[in-house]
Amino acid sequence: MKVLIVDDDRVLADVLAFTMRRAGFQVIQAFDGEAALQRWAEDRPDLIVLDVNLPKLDGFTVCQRIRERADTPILLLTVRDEEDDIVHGLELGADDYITKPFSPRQLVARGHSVLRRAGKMPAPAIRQVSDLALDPSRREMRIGQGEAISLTPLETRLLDYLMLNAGHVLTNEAIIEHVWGYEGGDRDMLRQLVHRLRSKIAEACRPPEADESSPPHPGYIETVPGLGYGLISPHSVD
Amino acid sequence: MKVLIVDDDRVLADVLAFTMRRAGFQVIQAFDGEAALQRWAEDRPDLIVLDVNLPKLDGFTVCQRIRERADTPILLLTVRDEEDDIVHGLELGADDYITKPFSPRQLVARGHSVLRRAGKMPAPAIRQVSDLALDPSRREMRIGQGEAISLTPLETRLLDYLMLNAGHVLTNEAIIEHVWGYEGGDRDMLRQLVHRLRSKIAEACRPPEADESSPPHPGYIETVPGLGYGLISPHSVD
DNA sequence: CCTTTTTGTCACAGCTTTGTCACAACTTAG
DNA sequence: CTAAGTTGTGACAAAGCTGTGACAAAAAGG
Repeated sequence: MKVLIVDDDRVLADVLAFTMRRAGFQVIQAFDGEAALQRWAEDRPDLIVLDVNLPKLDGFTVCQRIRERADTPILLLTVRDEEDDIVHGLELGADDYITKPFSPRQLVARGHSVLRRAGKMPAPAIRQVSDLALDPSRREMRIGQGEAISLTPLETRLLDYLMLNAGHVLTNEAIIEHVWGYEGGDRDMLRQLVHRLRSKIAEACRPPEADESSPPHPGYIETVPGLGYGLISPHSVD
Repeated sequence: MKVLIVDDDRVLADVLAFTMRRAGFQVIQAFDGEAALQRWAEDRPDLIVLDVNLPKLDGFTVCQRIRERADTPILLLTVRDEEDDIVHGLELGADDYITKPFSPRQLVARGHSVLRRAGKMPAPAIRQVSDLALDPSRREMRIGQGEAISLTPLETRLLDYLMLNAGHVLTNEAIIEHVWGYEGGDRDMLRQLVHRLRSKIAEACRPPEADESSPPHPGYIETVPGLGYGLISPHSVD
């Protein structure tokens, strides 16, 4: 399930992107009206979160252009109290709106709501980071078109957290808190879990006809000594 | 620069965490009042973002407990229009507040503001001095478009301090104090560390196709005999 | 209930970081 | 100019961190 986030405010755009990504959407971003139309045409998102104040082509025009050609659900992003914007946008074909400052829960809920009305039941949340896919509800991981690999509950939590924060290094403390929570965990436990998860990722990378003794694929999970771990992928070197 | 995020709403907590991480903070999370106190005691964060409605121990009590023992800056998270909460929290020692729904920019700005008032200048996410870039959250250094070079904790501290004071000579004593702090350090240790850092900078300067025995590039770290060291760059000689 | 899976704990090997020391080269002071 | 002090460099050992495997206990599943 793809969402296109359009906002020229980079900070807000990234936070919106994270919020949707956390909810299981694949996120595409555009930072101006023209790019938005292009990304929409190329990527065919299932949902659009669209700011009205954009450079190059304003959000209303983008909304109108898209609506003329498709019924892609559109959530407008407006500043609080700009009622004229809301009415105008809804008339142009937007499906709903979100005001800034925004509540993450409300954003996700409204996204789901407009998708439901558009007859698109959101698929179960699948986390995707380049070729790595995780289905938390099934506790399965897959790389590209490879076999699905079952994960244990703790492995699932760890991988989910790493994927959600892909590109960042997460401290050991943060990971332990997230994975073990109230029960508490420690460095040894984390190390063992990381080892197990890495083995499963290596297994997922292994072509079915490969020799058992073939060297494991260069890893997705990166260690920063004395600090923690982060998720990279072989394709994120760009 | 560490921030402790305390909120029992997992969605909001994760979005808050992402926002602060994006701004360059190291993030620690707690989901109830007791865990917050524990994390505070163990991890010594520079800043606390604290929801008032928490299980086990409410945010006001947490705020009060921490304030009795330390001057760690505290940002309260409150629901819009709960003015009583705001006043009560400020009286207990909170430094500022953020209302939900929140604006990411405002959160980061208020965080920076209370840190500044507490005399702690926040580090930028990526420190840049001409073509030299340091990402403290990953402990990586890069020159121009070259390969990222991993640094050790002490190397990171030294380079960060030098970059922060680029163009100035820092005395040996000042550097030792900054890098080793309470544990203390000495001239020998500094000399060895400088040597190591210079080697890594030389490595970062080395074109990938260069001969292993090619002479190291003229350095970025300048020695002032009898005084200390400073950061210059090849491009600052003009 | 029994079997299988998951998780925690421990041990050990390998790797990385840091401190200490020695020595050569350079700089400064008399 | 010489002697003393400072700085750069390399080597090595100690300490700490990380990866790995084994096994037992706990949990889950049939």
